[in-house]
Amino acid sequence: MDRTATVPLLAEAFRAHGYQGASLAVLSAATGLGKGSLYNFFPGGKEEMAAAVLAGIDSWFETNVFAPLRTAGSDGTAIDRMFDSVTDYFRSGERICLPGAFALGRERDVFADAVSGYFERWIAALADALEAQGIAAARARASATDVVAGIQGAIVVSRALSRPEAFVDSLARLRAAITA
Amino acid sequence: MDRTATVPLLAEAFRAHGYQGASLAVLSAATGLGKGSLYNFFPGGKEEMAAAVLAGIDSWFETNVFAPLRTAGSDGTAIDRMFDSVTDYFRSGERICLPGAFALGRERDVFADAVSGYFERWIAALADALEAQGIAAARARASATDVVAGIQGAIVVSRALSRPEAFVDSLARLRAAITA
DNA sequence: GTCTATAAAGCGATAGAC
DNA sequence: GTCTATCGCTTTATAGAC
Repeated sequence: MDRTATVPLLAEAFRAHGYQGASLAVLSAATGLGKGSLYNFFPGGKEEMAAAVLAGIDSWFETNVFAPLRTAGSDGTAIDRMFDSVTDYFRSGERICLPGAFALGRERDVFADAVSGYFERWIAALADALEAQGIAAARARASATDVVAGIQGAIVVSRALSRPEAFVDSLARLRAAITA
Repeated sequence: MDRTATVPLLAEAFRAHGYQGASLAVLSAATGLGKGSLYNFFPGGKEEMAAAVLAGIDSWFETNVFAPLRTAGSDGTAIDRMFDSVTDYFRSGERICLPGAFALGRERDVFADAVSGYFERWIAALADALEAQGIAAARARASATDVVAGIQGAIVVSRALSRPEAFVDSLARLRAAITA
């Protein structure tokens, strides 16, 4: 087991337990590694593990979501693919958005650049794709913000109601509204 | 100091630190009461404190938001007042929604009824107000869900970007969209 | 009703054997 | 690179004085 292989396992543990709830005992069980091994990979401890997880999430979104949006054409296929990717990624709202969850707590201040950068680049990339469809810059930015916020809110509400379909339904309406 | 007076102080502590981050030391400092006094009011400890806080939040929304929406007329003033109340309550996105934050973590399962009930009644009340404007039931429910989710997402995004104006701007657009 | 003292358990982190 | 043992601290919760 090398360091990079542990990151997705740590990510699921942080998503399931939250930053504070993911104790070293939990992280140890999630990876199958002793505490000593984890500290060998991450000398900075839990904070370095969470930073690596956020970087991994950012990298995935950069490749699969942000970059395709930035190079989008004038048809809406890039935005359509974003909705498909995101619906998959969040597993119909059962999997939370870690940068979003961190934004609501103290973690926001500790991981400020990672959290703000993730949302800033998501919104900017989606705004680019909307501009490529001929929408004016200011309106594109506003709509992009509303869609990203709508996705985050859909995770919250669908989880609160324990109704994963609510996430899928909300994303379908966001998609219809933005492609109209 | 009596039990009811501690609840708003505990609420701010839970909002600022999260459920797990709000240790008894934090809650003691927030209320100015020793641990012994807190256990005197809340024999069930931290979990009973959080339950009381959620009940207090629910009660405030029931009075100030849900009930007015249910008895709304055919003009949009009740919905307008909801947006005013909510913008104030969340302090332009600097104050988080505790039921929303709980929905993203393990707390959702511990406080399942309080969390789901809060969102269920908010959505149902807003849907009632939309139906009073002549909107069909299914569409009213969908729009109400989108507005409530949009508010939750606006809190997440505005906090992530550390831009409180983003919350106010998002709510203004949600208001314009729903009253159109 | 409020406090201090304390118990028992869990925490993050480190040391050192292998 | 992985482990176990352990340190020092904080946690929740209780006991008991006032």
